Amino acid sequence: MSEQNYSGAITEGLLTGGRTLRAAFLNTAVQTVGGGSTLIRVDERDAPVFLIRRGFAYRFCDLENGRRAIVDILIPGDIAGLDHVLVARPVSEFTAAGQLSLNALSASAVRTLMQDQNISFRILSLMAEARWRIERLATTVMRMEARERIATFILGMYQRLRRHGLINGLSFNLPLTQEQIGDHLGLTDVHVNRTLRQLREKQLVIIDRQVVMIMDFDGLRSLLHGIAEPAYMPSPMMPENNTYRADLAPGRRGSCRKQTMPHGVGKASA
Amino acid sequence: MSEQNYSGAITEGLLTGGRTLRAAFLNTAVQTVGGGSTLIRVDERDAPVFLIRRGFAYRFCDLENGRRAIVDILIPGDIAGLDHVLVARPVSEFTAAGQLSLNALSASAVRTLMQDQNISFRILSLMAEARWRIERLATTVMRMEARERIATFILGMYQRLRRHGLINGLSFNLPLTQEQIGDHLGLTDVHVNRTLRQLREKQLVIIDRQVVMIMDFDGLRSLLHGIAEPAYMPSPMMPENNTYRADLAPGRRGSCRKQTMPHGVGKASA
DNA sequence: CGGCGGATTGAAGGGAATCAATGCTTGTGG
DNA sequence: CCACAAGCATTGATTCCCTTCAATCCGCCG
Repeated sequence: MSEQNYSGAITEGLLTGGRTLRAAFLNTAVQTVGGGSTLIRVDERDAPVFLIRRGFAYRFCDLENGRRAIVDILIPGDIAGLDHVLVARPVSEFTAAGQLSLNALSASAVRTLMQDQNISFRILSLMAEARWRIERLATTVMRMEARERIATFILGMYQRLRRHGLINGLSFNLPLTQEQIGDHLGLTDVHVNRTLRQLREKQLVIIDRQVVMIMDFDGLRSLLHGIAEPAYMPSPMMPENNTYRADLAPGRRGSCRKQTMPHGVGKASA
Repeated sequence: MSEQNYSGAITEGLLTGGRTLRAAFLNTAVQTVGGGSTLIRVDERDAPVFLIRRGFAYRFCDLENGRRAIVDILIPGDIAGLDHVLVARPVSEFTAAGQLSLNALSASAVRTLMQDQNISFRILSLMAEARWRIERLATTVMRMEARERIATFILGMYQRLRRHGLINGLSFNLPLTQEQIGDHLGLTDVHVNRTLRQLREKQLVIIDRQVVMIMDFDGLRSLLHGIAEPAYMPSPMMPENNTYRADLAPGRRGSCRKQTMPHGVGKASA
């Protein structure tokens, strides 16, 4: 997390630019959309830019063979749609995964803000970070197996949520179905399910009904083959007081789904 | 290729910024490095930014399990290392695929240039384009089979080289080994070889000793499942007079490698 | 000529997809 | 209040694409 990983000369500028950019977003009215809503369509002209305040969204690309690839997942504090600040036509769609709160700015408003060089730097660094994310995803999908892909995904999401100040412990909400996880990792929903069972039986991580519980952090990390999280600058896009948290909602109703445990553990303890 | 795909208000600025940026690079001495040279190391501090003038380079990520993923391929006119204009520590390495000519600028020099907002826009658009490339790669690797991945790769490279004004016909040099192609597409070199044979037997494309010959453009395109090339702005990073071409070198020495043709065709015509 | 990197091909094995059926939860309407 | 439907999760059986392992071949170079 050391800021040494940013060019020292502009660390301060990046922070300042981030704060100014956030202020511009917070100056707009908060919108709320329901799960499954499409935020940005591919053929939309002059699509706006969004700051996610609460909830998750994802960007995907549909193929003509009926398959889908989720190429990026956005969490609170992320900005969606920076591509078409310059490119008029969005290259892929955005969809809300669950309910979403957000602030919107027009692309031209963002371009105007970029007259402030600190904001320009900040936006470029956000693009670089998003690019790094998708490069890591491509690497894992290209060269790792299902178990390792899921471990990389879970730990990456964990670290990202932490960096945004959204969680403290080892559990968090992940409002994605197994099918969406598969679309993000290049797997079928069936195989995601089987692999999650493996990880559960190995006591590495439990994902039950969109709740992730990391049981063995180091065990998961050992599946990553050295794929590291670069120490990016803490996101300044979230308010200092962590109003919007992704921690486990208190008093989650309903009991745990019946699930296979390592040889007889579940039965023995019952 | 319509500029309608860029926000009209800044089309001119993007072109101007590109020209200014190119001029700054061309103002430096041309360097030449041999094939296999490492341009940027991961732990290098203040790595420079390169404009590729001649030859190909690629960026890769090595995993601890011995596997490698090539996440981007750079062609003449591309700029390598824009990430660490802001992030001090590069996130992956650059290597020359074959001999390479290039101009270098320090990261701080590029930051200074970014005081010109047109250059800022241009660099952001280059980042967006690189991000789009890796997103398309991730999509194909996630959701397409070997034959389709290779078709997407070949056509994408073809269109990119054309956009840079480096080729006119349907043949071009591709200075990558089959192993490198596999590392880029998430396949083994063995399977790349087999798949290339398939494509050759179907008369779609012939790749022999780093020379690509597209035999059936539409046939290849039908393998893409709708993955399209967004109409990005023509690269202004190459001189108007196409000094550096990637067309087939005239008078290529040596005969064609013996290769399997569709059922008996080779033998019949021999 | 021998060595070497890259390309080629065969045989065997494995990981994931596909096909198909069932169970669990939640929300809806009678 | 319960039946019912829809969406999601779970699991088994089978198939297939790709990997792995291994051997050979080709062209190039010292």
